[in-house]
Amino acid sequence: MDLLERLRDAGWRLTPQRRVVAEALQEVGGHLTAEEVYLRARERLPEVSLATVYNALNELAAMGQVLCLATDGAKKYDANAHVPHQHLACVRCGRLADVRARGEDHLRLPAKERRGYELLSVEIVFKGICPDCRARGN
Amino acid sequence: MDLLERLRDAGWRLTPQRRVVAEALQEVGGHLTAEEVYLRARERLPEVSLATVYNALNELAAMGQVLCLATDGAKKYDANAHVPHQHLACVRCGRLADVRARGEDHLRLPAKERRGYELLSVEIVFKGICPDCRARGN
DNA sequence: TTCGATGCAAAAAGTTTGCAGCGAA
DNA sequence: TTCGCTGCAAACTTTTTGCATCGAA
Repeated sequence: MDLLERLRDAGWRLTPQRRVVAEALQEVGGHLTAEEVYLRARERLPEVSLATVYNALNELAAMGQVLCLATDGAKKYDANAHVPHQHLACVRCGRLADVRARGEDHLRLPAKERRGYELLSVEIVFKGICPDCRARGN
Repeated sequence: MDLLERLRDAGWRLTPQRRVVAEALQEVGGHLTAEEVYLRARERLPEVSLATVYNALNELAAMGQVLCLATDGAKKYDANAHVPHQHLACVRCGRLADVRARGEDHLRLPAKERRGYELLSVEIVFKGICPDCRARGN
């Protein structure tokens, strides 16, 4: 089931601008900054504005339909929210990759550790140095 | 062993400004934004500048002596880098709490999933709604 | 028809940088 | 004495907001 279908089912008001934002996220599948989403959306609909892209991304993130990752400077948006996965982030250049960890199903926060929070999800980010940064020395 | 000792051992040049930054982080123990560190540092040394606070925080984070958490808008700095722990973040207000999860010692990234990255650490953030935001309705 | 989404531009928020001078080791 | 840290102010990046208008449902 693709992102646009899921959004329609969620009753999200669908405008041409919002459609190209969703399409940009879906077509890449990976992790895009707001700026990157904006550039791709604009290829399809030149009059879309950056503010509208931010509005749409914030709503999608609040709905839980896309993930918002804030590892380094700029936030990145991930359309794969419906497929459980973890991330691998380069501490040098900020590059992100999707991964599947082992043992994540045993990861639990005991009730006494919940501090009254209502739990929604767990985000797991492995940090390291990507092959390119390693090759580039240090 | 406190933060200042660890920094001295690491050969970090210690100036009055850097000292009050480290002291501010240590005295609170929790999670502070750069601005909060700045305000606290300034109570002890009024002429310290925000740029210097950012310089110091960035160096400390790069050294691995403090953790930098970028869950929401502003980055937060955590002096407890030498004690393994996870975080619990409120998706509404951004409040952070330290927690200890169960099963985290079994969490592994299989070699075939490492994509050539050199692994350094794992960051685990539980997301939820804090008691205050729940009380405040929805 | 209605109410929410949009574009634009301006502002806010967060962070980094350049440079001359100062001070920790 | 030296090299790196500092303050200041300005620049930069990222994100949000106000408001009049437009269009999806």
